[in-house]
This record gives sequence, structure tokens and C-alpha cells, in this order.
Amino acid sequence: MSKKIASIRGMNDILPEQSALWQWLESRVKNVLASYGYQEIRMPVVEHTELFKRSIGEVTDIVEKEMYTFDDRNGDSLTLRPEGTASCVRACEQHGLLFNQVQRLWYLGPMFRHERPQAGRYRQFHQIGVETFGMDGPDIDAEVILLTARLWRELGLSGRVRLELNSLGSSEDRARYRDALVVYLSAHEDRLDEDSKRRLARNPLRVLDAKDAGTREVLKDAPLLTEYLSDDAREHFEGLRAILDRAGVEYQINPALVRGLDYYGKTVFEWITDDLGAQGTVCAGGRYDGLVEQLGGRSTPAVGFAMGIERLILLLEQQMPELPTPADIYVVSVAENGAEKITALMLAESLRDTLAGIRVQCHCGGGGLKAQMKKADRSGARFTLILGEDEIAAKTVSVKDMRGIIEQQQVAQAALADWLAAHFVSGEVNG
RNA sequence: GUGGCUGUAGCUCAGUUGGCAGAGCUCCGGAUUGUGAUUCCGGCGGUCGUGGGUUCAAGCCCCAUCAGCCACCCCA
Repeated sequence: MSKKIASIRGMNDILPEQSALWQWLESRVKNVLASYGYQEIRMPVVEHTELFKRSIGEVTDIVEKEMYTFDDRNGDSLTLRPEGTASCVRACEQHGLLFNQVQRLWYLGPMFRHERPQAGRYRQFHQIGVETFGMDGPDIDAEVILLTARLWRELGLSGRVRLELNSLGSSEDRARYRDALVVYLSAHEDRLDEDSKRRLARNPLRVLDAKDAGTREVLKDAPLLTEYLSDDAREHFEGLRAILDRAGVEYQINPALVRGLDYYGKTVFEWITDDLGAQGTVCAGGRYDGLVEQLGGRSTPAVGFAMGIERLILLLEQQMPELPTPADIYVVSVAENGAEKITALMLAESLRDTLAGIRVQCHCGGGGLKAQMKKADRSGARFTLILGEDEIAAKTVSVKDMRGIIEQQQVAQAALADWLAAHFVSGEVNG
């Protein structure tokens, strides 16, 4: 026997048993997005490496050590997308979707980061992302957050996630603050833990959420980001808070909330759960007014977020919503071939023609009636249709209610669709 | 990239101080002819993650490697 080939580390198959939940999640999310008038955009999974370097930031971990980058046959450096925002901006810009107009978009798909796999973190993972363009007021920030709040209600996760909020100010505000912070922290560098020293050099704002006690002590007297906010940024943030308060969305201001990607400014937010171990962030986003220009377009305000589908699935698995089984009707016939089998297949076909939305599974392959009944049971079907010699001769079919509520009976084949429709539609059966 | 724990049947796991590889579930078949989820009986199924080493003998001890889980880093 030759050696078996396994999937790539951190890149998982989603098996039928799980895909039902994925589909349930995706359809609910899509409904909510549609209810806000958002439209889908689909981008390629591979882009020029340069796109991510310019958007995410050269010195971020993502770009420095987590990207799947390779040379195309013509020598171009290509990268499997580590996130969707850059691609989305590129696509919109490339097709003129941003000039003098407003866009509300969403996408769904796999992202790739070469990290060590862990609960809720994989090398190929899936995000549902939302990006809006052309709106600079706090109203759109609020809309996007209200949308996510509705999502949690729709998924039954409201009680398990909390919202954290912060404002990073404009990019100039942030730059001034960063300088002040670096000056302060450098003066106390000897009291910082190793991680924070490294961050100080690479991404100073991230020192803010250090866990080390000594570092926290130093941070007590550090300059505050809020003191560096421009009036514009401050008003924007207060405007957003006013809307959220009015809408009854609860949140916590977290001054240490600093998104890892370089392009964020002003509003940043995260939805966090405590039920997933170390990977608590389930949805994160914010405003990135500078990114479009940074990628060569005209200055365009933008707000967006992304949520990790695997993490949401992990949460949902803990509370399993009732999921549909594969079939509503299972068709069984006593002979593996011959008249019964042909009639069974034809009957199933005609039911699919007539009964829209009803799922009919026809038994194929061998097995006695007993075995076939067992399969019928496993399929979750409400009714099993039995075709044997007697039924063929009489042009009928025996209909068995697998829940035993309706007595088994013979129904004329010609009247079968109506019989089933009546029982499914009447509401006495919920398929 | 760093550290800790774990890899035995399709799945969940047991396996004594090294001495011929086990259970439950699933699957398949049977318990009077054409009727499922319960019950009873039987059967299929493993080079013990992989590669080396120690030993008369390795699932068990040693080394390496791969994978999974958990945490750090980072992030959805």
C-alpha cells in the first residue's frame, strides 16, 4: 500500500457533519447583511505580495513571518491572502467602485496565515468580512456595529460576546501619541518585560496591553491616547457612542485596544467571548480612512470588520442549534433492480418535480428491506415510501410515517404527491 | 518561531514491573416470508503516527520526525 497523503497542517476539511452548521451560520449572516442592503463581492485568493505589504504594514508579524508567499512562473511574488480588506480595496479601486460613490460590501472566504495552529486558529481559516466606503461620519461606524449586534442575536450568541471600543484618533494623532509613548517608555525601558521591549521597537502601541506586572506599573504614568485625540476624532467618537447608547448597545471603552493592522484609525472595536480559551476575539474591525489613498486611490473614508467563522462555529457547537437531516422522504424498494427499482427512481424524480424544496433520497445499492429501513431512519426522513411487488402491481406505494403518528397506508402513485404535499404543507409535519 | 501534554480499529478509549493486541460505539449479517431508532447473537476491522535504537522479546524504554491539543507571540 502506498503512503497516504494527509492535509496540510492547520488546513482542515469541513466534513458533512460540520458543513450543515456552516451553512446554517452562513445563511443567517447573509440574511442579516441583505437586510442592511449590503452586497457581496468576491475576490481572488491570491494577490501580488506588494498589496499586503503596503496595506497591512511591512513590520507587522503577518507580513514578516506569516504570509504564504511564493514566486509565480514568471517571477512575480504572489501571496495567499492573509485577510480580505486589502483585496477588497484593490478590487474596488481597480473597477472604479469608489469614485464619488458609497459602497456597502461583504465577502466570505478562506484566508491564510502561517501560524502555529491552536484552538480557534488555523492556517487556512475563514472570514466573513464587511467593508464600507465613502462615508466619514460616526453614523456608518454605528451602523456596522449595530449590524454585528443583530448578527449575534440572529445566531443566538448575544449573551456570550461583549463589545470593546476605542478610538485611535487620526493617523496624525496616532503618530504624535506614538512618539510621546516611545519617549516615555524608552526612559523606563529597564523596567519593561522582554516582550514589551521588543514591541517598543516594532509596534509601540501594543505595549499598552502588556500583561507583565512591572510593565503595567510603568504604564500607569504613561501618556494617554485620549489626550492626543484631535477635536475631530473626539467628536467622531462621541458621536458614535451617542448612537450606540441610544440603540442600547452595551460596550466597554478599552484604551488598550489597539488593532494589529497598521491601517486602522479613529474607531476600532472587537467582539470578544470568554468561552474560547485564548482566542477570544470573534469579530474585529474599525475605520481605515487612509488605506485607499495608501494603495494609490483618492482619499476615501472606510469602515469595516471581519469575523472568524471557525471561532463562531466553535461557539455554536457548544449550543448546537437543531440542524436539518439530509432527507425528508426516503424511497425504498425490495429488489435491487427490475421493475421496483425503476419505479422507485422514477417516483422520486416526479416527487422532486412536484414538491419544491422537499428532499427526496432514493435507496441505491443492495440490502434487504430491513437494512433499507435502517438507512431510511438514519436519513432523518419523516416518511418512507415502500415499493414492493404488491405496490407495483396495484400502482400504489406504502407510506410509512417514521414517527408513527400517521398509520401506515397505501396511497395510489398518482395521488402520492398531493398526499405528501398535504401532510408537509399543513404544518402537522415540519420537514 | 518558543514551551507543555498527547498519537493503539472508521470514532471514543483501555492495555499491569517490556512476554502472542482489547472494549464500547459505528458498519455488515442473523433472531419465521416485505418494515427503522430498543433488545439478543454473530462477523468485518489494527505493521499500536512514522523512522531509527536498546533487548532473546517493545504498544510500553531511548532518539529523531510528523500530526493533534493547550499556552506564549500574534491575530479572526
